[in-house]
Amino acid sequence: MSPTGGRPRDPAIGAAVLAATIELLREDGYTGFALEKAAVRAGTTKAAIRRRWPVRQRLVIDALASVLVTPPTPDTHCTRCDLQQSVELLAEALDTRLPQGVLAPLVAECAADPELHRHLLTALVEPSRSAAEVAVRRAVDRGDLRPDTDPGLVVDLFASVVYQRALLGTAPLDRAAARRLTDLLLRGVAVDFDRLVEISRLPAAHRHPQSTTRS
Amino acid sequence: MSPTGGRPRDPAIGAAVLAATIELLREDGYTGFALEKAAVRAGTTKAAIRRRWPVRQRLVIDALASVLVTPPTPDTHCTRCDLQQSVELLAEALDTRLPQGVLAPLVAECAADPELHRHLLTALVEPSRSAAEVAVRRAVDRGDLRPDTDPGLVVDLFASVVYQRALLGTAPLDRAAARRLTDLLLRGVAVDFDRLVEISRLPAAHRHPQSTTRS
Amino acid sequence: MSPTGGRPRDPAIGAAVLAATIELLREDGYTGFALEKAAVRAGTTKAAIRRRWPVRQRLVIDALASVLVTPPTPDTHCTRCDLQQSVELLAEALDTRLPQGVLAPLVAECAADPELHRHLLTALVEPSRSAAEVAVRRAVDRGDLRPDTDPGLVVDLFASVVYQRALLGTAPLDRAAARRLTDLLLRGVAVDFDRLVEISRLPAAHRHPQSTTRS
Amino acid sequence: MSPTGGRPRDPAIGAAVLAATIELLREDGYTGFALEKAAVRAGTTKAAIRRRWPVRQRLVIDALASVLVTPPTPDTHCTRCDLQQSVELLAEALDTRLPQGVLAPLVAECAADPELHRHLLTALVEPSRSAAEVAVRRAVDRGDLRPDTDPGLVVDLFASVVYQRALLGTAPLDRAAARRLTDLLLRGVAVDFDRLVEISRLPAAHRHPQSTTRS
DNA sequence: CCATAACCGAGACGGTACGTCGCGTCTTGAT
DNA sequence: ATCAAGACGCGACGTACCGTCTCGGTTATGG
Repeated sequence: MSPTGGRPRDPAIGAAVLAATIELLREDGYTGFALEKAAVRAGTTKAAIRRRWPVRQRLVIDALASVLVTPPTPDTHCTRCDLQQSVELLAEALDTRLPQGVLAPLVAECAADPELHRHLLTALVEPSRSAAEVAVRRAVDRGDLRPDTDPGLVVDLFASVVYQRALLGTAPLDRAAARRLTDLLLRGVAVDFDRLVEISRLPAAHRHPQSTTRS
Repeated sequence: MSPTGGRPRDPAIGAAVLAATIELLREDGYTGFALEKAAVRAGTTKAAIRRRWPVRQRLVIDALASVLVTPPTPDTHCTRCDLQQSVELLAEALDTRLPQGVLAPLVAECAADPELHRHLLTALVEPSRSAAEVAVRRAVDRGDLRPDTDPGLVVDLFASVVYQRALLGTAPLDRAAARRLTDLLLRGVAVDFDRLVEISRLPAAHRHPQSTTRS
Repeated sequence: MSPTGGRPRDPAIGAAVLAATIELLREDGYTGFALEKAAVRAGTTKAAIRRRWPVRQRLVIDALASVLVTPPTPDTHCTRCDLQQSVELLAEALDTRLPQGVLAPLVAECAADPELHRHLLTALVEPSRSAAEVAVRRAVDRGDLRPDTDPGLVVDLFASVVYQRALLGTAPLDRAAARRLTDLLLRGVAVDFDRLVEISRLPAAHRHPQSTTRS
Repeated sequence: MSPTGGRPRDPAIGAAVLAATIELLREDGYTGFALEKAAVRAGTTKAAIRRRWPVRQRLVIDALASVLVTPPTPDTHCTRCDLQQSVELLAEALDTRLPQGVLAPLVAECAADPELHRHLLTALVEPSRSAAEVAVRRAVDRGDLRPDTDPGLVVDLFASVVYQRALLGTAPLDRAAARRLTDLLLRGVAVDFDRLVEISRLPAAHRHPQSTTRS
């Protein structure tokens, strides 16, 4: 697998290319990103880049991964605070550290190739979720969240809201929005959940508009 | 603004181009989409297309809008069912009707131009959300959801989870997943929400691991 | 065949490209010739060149043809002079007007494609031969050369000697060499041609070393 | 000059490279010939080839020389036959043994470097001419050709016509063509050579169209 | 009624990036 | 010192779209 003979690769080149890639993504966006520019900026050539990343998407993924580090959510013994901060950290990682408008087209392009898609998930998505997932799991263990809580689903909700906000360009999740989101997930929106479940099990004919209001 | 004299546009061309665009997006994805191919497929020329859509992104937006119709969620007098179905309909619209992997890069490219971005939101995003928003608002009016519920936030959660699932290629939100999502939002995950709020208002020093477990 | 619609080609571009091609061939030789350099020098782009000459060899052929003009050999009523001058004019055309070392690789590359090869012959070779062929034919008509003379063969000899000199880099056929060549062809080298023919018809056994010297 | 110590060169490599070079030239032509392919075909590496032939043209020259052997023209005591056969042998050597369309671009590329050019002449051109030159000289000695005959010039004519035929793709000099060429050179084309010389020495004014026909 | 004006088809124009390939050089580790 | 292996900077290749433009011809309405 690993080449026995031959001139070894210059490790400086790989690093320079990653750095140049990030810079260019930040300047020109994803579609404006050109391999040739990256080569020039990194002081090397297209061929040298292709040797390391035969597929351009891999290069972009690795470049993003090199700047996307999500610090672990600190344990404050306050579930509400922990979860709020998890959302904020996630939002900060995606909105601030990553170049704008890169993740979306990248993911779309990777959708076709399964291997590429897997690499993207493991290199970019999973790490950014893990901090939040740890916090949720901690809250469950602490007894603050119901024992049947699916941490993955909760983090999905955190992550996807953050993602969509960034994607659709609405205001980037501030502290107040993070609180509203967290509280909504903690508390739920139903006035009486059990009653709603009960109704949903009735045959359709027995449901009446007024019946939903408890007598 | 509108031309007074001159030869009127052939209305068939516009429709043919939209249809060809959808086909090509489905076949080649967003980056593989070429204006010239669309012209050939529609039996016309680049120039004729450009006269109608000077900016390519507008063409793609309009083409997507022409196939993205979200039917209104029917009122079954069962809030739980209604919300579930809203999620499912949303998922179905985004996953099935739209070509895969087109929306994401499109949004990313539109992010720069505010006008383009606004058009995209109003032409694509808003319509697909409105059905769900109506259902949520109905449930609030019915008294099933707490009166302080923010319908927009709830729909955001529905929409973003649908979007992320579709985008990241996780399983495309089947019926069971829709139920789990709905129930989670209705019921919340906290064992005792008020207590968590209380704790979060204490100074950090007074929080202890054991204190979160109610005596 | 001829395009009915469309923006007409800028004729200046074609001319500029031919001129640039000649210049570059003169500077860098055939193998050093690059389409991209020609585009830059002509103030245009590769694509514009390819529209006119999809095959690079065609471009080179046409460029050479644009500078290779062999003036008709003037009639001096002196066969010996005419032929000498034909050779000299031919040599001058090939050695002086054409860039050095271009014709040879060009011909070699065209050998594979019959159509290309035909174009090369008609565009470059035939014109340069015709002047000499006219002169030879005139000499036959005048009665100075034997009536059974094959003008094509004679011109072949002229042309090929000129070509080989240019090719192999031996001194470029000066006036004296042209005279020697012409006289050799006019006079022949045999002491007694008829006798040599006679001998060649004998059975091999009857030929003796001494027998060739006339008694 | 010659290395004293170190690992000795594997003599098999040189031979394998020459053979591979000939094969590839025959398959891909001169411009299609790539050093890397030759290395692979010969079961070795570029570096090993470069050690032996630092300049690629040298490799091609040596490869061609390894297959270009012109057997001596046998002495049949028939000048006409000998010369004919010289031409045929020459044609056969150049047309059959050498890969097509290689010599021309090679010569063109070598034209720049004098040393390279000299090597090419001595390694390829001279040997193929020598057999014919011996035959011509023999005919002079035998008294069949005029004593003032320049053997080099005669061979030049033979060789160049062969070369041009092969190069320009006209029929590859069959037996009949060889005879016509030989006879033309032996006999000349002038009806009365001495008279043509006489005329050429007159002032231009004294030449008249009718004067060339002897009364 | 016919001129104006916008349409349509066709296609050339200058750009720019793509991915591939070969060059000639250099750097390893091992024989 | 040679060998196999392969990275390196360089630069040209041919392909494909982009967005713009220039045509000749067509089709409506408004002076």
